[in-house]
Amino acid sequence: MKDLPEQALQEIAAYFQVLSEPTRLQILNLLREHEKSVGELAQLTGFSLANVSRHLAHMAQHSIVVRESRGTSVYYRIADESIYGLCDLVCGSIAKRYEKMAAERAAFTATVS
Amino acid sequence: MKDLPEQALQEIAAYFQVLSEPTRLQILNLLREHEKSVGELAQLTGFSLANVSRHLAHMAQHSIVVRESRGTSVYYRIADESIYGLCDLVCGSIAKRYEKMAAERAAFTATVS
DNA sequence: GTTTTATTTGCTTATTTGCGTATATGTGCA
DNA sequence: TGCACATATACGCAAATAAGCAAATAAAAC
Repeated sequence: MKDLPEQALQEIAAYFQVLSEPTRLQILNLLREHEKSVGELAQLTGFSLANVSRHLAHMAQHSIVVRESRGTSVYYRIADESIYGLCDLVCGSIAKRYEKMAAERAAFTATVS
Repeated sequence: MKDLPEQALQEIAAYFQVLSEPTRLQILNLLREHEKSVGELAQLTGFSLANVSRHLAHMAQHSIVVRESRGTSVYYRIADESIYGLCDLVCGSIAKRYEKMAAERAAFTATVS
């Protein structure tokens, strides 16, 4: 884990890149409980079918979701629950940043008054 | 954590976006132990000064690194160690994917032979 | 087989992003 | 003040990316 080869860095970066889109995160969020079809997801998010389909394909390519064609529909589900752990960590970092900002502002207003 | 507002999704996505670049990941990796100056990082990575500076500024803006101007140099260090936890999680996911691929290939060759 | 429904893909456009180059800012020191 | 060194920023270009629209494919029902 110390001296990561170039290829490993690229893979990790690519993985993060998949998660760097609000649309995709929203889709992932909707997949927390059950699997859902492309159409359901499009309707729930308000995005176009084509758009949602592409995002799902993108995520499936990185094994973040799993595709299963069943009957006349295609259902996607989370491939690895640990994704939500990632998101939680990030949320924590962002929250920490906000706390720090709030504290600084409080210190500032205290100085001024 | 269920019904995330649009703005939260955008912030999380932006955070992941910062981590979605091999160059930035490499810089982060070099900051594991000590803080380092922009010049040191440029030399260690082989990237141009301007480039490294830009990436560091980008990461500082998201509180992933902390900037400290000291003397004639500027030193950057990790703001939050939990970043490496994120990377480890991603590495785990990627490793899992490889394992699965290897298993599938083994099953396939077994079927053929 | 044809029709219907669900999903995917090609093509185009607008936006974003990373990098190189050149220039600016800033800091310490003679 | 003026010089030298370390960083940061502005501008322009090329590549990547996301979304809209229309056409293509796949599968089930008739």
